[in-house]
Amino acid sequence: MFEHMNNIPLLDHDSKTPLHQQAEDQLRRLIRENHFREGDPFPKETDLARRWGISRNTLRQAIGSLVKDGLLERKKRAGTTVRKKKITTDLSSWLSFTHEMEDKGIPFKDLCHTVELKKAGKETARKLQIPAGEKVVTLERIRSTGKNPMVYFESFFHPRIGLTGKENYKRPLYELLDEEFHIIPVYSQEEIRAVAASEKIAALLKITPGTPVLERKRVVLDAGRKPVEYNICYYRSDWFTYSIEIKRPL
Amino acid sequence: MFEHMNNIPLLDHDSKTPLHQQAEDQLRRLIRENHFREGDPFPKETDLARRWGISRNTLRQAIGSLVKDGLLERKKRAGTTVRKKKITTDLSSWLSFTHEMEDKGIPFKDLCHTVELKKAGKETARKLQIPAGEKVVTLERIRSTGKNPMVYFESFFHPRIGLTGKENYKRPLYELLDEEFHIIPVYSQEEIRAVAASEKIAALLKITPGTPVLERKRVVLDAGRKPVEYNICYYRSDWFTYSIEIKRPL
DNA sequence: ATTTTTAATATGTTTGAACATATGAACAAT
DNA sequence: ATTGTTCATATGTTCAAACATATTAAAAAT
Repeated sequence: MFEHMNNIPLLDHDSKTPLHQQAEDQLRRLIRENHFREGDPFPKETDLARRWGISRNTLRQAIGSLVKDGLLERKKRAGTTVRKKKITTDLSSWLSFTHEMEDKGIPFKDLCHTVELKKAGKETARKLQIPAGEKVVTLERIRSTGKNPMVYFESFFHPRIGLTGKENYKRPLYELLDEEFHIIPVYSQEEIRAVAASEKIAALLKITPGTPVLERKRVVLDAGRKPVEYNICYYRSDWFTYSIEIKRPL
Repeated sequence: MFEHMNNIPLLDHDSKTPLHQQAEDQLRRLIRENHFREGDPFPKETDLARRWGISRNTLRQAIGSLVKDGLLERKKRAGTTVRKKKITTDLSSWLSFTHEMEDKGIPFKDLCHTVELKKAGKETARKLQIPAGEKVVTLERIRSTGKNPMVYFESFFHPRIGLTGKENYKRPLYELLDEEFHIIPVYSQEEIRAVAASEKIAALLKITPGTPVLERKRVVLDAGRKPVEYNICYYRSDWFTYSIEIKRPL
């Protein structure tokens, strides 16, 4: 696409934001907007550095960050390319309810599914680290196996991602975020409690109020520990066990 | 600890592995082995670079990587410090209830504490991958904050570890396993449900039967995925929230 | 005593330059 | 045809040097 890469936007050398940051942002955008066919070679470091009027070192700082985030791949002689194999497969057993259920061979479907633009409440704002009242794309879902509702959840997405609310939320969520927005979740901070089902939750899950349900609140972060999603989730515990495997890092 | 940091090992300038890589490895090791008290300042970049005979740039490359991985924190004037909140990295706050509570500044004590040699039940045997009926060291505990029981749990230890039942189980468990038996837990497979407190559990936790409690069953595995411990655990959810941070495996 | 100013300092940014290294491709030898 | 050699090239490593910037702590002014 950028055979003559005169189309690549320039950087603002007078801006207060560092050049390597600008370069990184630009590259992220270019990749996100699919200006590089995946697997396609990037412009050479020397060329791109010259184009942007920055040193090769500075550019490498930017590229290095994207490589660490798994967006790019570098090969010695071959050059730098956009990573083909998305991480989505990895995510399956990690964050995705869809894959989680599929792995267990349990068919399920959405009983209810709404996407809205809501003002962030206090808790949501705090968890996403945004001002309270800011509009966030909110996804609400009830999922079931057979005809029994199994889980109710509400997700709030950080504005910086750029979700419009018009995306196809039927597909696995983290596949969407990865492929369309190049957002790759890395951390998940989870708070889990057993609570008695409130009137509202009980109605949604078609159980009697007071029944124990599993409440999970989680904040999903990217590699830079920037919040991606805040998610509140109630599982019917009579049908569902929350299973995770944790590996000690290092 | 490293007031005169002549104790920090040098780098091998003749090695084929890049210096920034060596530096990164060294730093990882030093952090892992707790040579820096958490929150403690790192040596200054200039000093450490001089000590290792590398340029500040090269050192920064190494540090930058650790920062991206969330092990270090950098502040402009203040210097670089080891991240305090290391839920994922630190073993203590990873599996240990003791440290978990201490980190939150909540004092607690054992209300009840028994160690026995029991025959493994069917479930326990399956999880520990041993024949049912084999004798296993079993630890039973009720722990509380103030006078309210908070958690009841039962732990079964794999026979190969060689526990006699006479060890000092008052100290943090994984400290004991590590130091005395060189068992290092690496994986934790957890199954979490919300259940209504049974008569037995309710009595132990001094709550009314039927109250929602958090049930966690977990199998702890070592690096070779051999079972170390099977643990069943009931938390009073009105007092306790189960918090974890999960990091995506590479 | 409190606020303001100033200076010191550790990290942050950026450059240009030099050399190392892996690898694909062209070429040569078997 | 297969193997080996050479060469060009894009990324990889490392350095020294300079200046920017945020923040703490000391000094000065109120």
